[in-house]
Amino acid sequence: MPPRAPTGTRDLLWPESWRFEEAAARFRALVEPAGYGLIQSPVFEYSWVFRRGIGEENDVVGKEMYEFADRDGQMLALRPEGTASVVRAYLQHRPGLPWKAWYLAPLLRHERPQAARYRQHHQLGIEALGVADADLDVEVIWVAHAYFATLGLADYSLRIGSMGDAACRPAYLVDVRAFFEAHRGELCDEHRERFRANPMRVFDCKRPECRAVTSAAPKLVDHLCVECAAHFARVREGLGSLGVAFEIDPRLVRGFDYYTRTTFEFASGAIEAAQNALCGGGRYDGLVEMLGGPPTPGVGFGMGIERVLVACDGEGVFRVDPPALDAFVVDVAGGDAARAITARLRKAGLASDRAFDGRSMKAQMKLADRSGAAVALIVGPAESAAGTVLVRPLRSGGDQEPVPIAAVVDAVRDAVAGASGRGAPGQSSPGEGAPGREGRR
RNA sequence: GUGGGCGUAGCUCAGUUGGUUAGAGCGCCAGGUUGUGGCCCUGGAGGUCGGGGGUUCAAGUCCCCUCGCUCACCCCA
Repeated sequence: MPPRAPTGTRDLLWPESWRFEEAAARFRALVEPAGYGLIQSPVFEYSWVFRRGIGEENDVVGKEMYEFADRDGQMLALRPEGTASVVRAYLQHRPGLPWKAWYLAPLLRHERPQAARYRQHHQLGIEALGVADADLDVEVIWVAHAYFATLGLADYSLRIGSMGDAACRPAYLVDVRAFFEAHRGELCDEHRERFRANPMRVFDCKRPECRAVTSAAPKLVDHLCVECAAHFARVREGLGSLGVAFEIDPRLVRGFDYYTRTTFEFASGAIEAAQNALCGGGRYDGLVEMLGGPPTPGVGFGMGIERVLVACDGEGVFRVDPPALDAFVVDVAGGDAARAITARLRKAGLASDRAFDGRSMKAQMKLADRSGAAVALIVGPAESAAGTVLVRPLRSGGDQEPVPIAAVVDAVRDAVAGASGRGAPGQSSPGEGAPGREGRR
């Protein structure tokens, strides 16, 4: 048996890896001009950073976190989610507020893998600290929405809710607990006792018993304090004014303890698998304090790149291919020319590759063809003696022509310009792959 | 952590009631084309049939265990 990547992880090979990077590049192109700066933080933290932020009761901390003592006995954990790390970095460096950051980070959780779920996945995210204004909630949600639009996604829905805050949630929790207590017998086996620890979980349960009970239960969105209700209203108005469609979901319960007020989730309708959440986020006005800082509001989201790409496949959009090579050098006259010419082309900024090992011309031409290059540059004994190169178009009709070595760069540029007149490589073109679909090897 | 499905060449898969040297297509390499790719033709390389144990004269085919993949639950992106 050949070696394998660990369970739940995978290798992304070219050209899929290019598409992944391109998706990230588009996110960056959207978010940086909106005032978000990239933050790179470590893939592991002291365990308490996540334990305090996410909550000990949560499965992500309780049974999914990769946690270990290092050689010095420090308890460390591989990052299972993005927000806590960013907030820890904020507290360490204290950049001026408001602080808006974006990230692309691998996240690790020891889950049982299934369709669109991995032990290592990657999230694009933004976090904004120091602003309580509901308009920032709107901006954050809008960013995710706008990003989907740049990819061409259309089949998705946005649900929003509110978790209240310290002023209204505790009183509400007393009410629901009492309600569930009264209807305890009607809850499913799992939640008959568990509702005491975390009553909000019951709203998330998919079993019909629980759903029947929760549909009649008091809803947090109906019991918000004046401030939270006003905040929630303003978020709804803001989204409406930007034309972002949403629905209010009183059952929307985000799993992490740090959420307050606004919560939201985007789900795709184009993912066949059970896991169709593309992006989840919300406001976390208490998190900075939980990690030992001063009261500081925050909002953000995390978006799973793998799932976004599955959604793109489902909708048949964002079908991008890496740019093809410009030239491939075929040398059957010893190899000196191949070395010199590829160097010359690359110095001039032309994408080029060549064959090695002194293979036959037929073999080299095959490689040239597979490389997707616009032209093959052929050097045989005759060309070598004459100081010329045969420029042979590969993707379009046209005859091959001898060109003096000094003019090779210009000749390739001309050939490439002629060949790419009908749509440059790397563009999104639904239904049809760009030239060079096979990619480089 | 729980449950279902599946593991035969690099890839996608055949393989009859267990029966001789395990096949195909694609891909790869070489030749047909003594200097030219994509099409076609010919040939070649490549397999501990996931691994271990058992039943049997005989196991890719049956039984057990194990590992892995996959889908779903829990939870999450």
